Amino acid sequence: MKENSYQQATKLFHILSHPARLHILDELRRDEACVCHLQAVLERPQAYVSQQLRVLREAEVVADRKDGLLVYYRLSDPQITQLLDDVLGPAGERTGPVACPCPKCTLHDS
Amino acid sequence: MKENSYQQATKLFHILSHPARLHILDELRRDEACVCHLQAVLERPQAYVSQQLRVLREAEVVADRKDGLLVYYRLSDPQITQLLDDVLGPAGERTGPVACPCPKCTLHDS
DNA sequence: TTATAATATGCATTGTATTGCATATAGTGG
DNA sequence: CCACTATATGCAATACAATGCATATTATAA
Repeated sequence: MKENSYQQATKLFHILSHPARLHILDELRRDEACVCHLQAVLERPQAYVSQQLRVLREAEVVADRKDGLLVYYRLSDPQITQLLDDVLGPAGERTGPVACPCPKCTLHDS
Repeated sequence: MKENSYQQATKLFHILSHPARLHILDELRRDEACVCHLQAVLERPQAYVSQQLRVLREAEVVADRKDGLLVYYRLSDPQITQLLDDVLGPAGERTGPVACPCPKCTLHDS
């Protein structure tokens, strides 16, 4: 039934209709990133970022990978990339260093 | 500023995160349609359909054209078509006749 | 095993969208 | 001008999501 695909699409769009979540996804579109990185980029409390990540994770819009204490998030589906490209244009370059202590960021920022 | 484009995209996604509105847009993707047609397809009260159309209209996702008593709606931007294609797949064919009194429908259904 | 850093979860409050329904407006024909 | 049809609007009740904050969990190292 078609009603069902409307329901599904509705859920997806709902997940995307949130500025902080879009910001996160826009970051992840460039490269996977740990929570501390996203926290630095969004300039929001850690708990807030984690909550948004949970929403994204439960909707299977992002996937996560644990490495020691850090958790790296990435986009889980090319469809999401497509949608982001449609509304935000192609992904830009990463701009400037980020105050994030994780090895990945530290490497880039040196 | 990028925050701004997140805000914009958020608004658009919010408009799309609604099953009845998606159903309407899916119909319009095939062809423009009058309110009575959408009313018949959605099987919802006229006032309900009009309310959703208002949301879509105010967001400039659809445009309208008046012809006598009837008002025909259509998608106003190819970007919307693109997004619908991304999540719903390509537009299907119109299925079967619809109990709608407007000339356009009456013609098709004969 | 304790201290600490990174991340996750639970919950209460507030804000905002959805829906139903009554009613208003705008064309058309007599 | 009046009745009728198609469409639009206003408003109140309800439901739902967003946010902030306190606290829990997990991993690491000393």
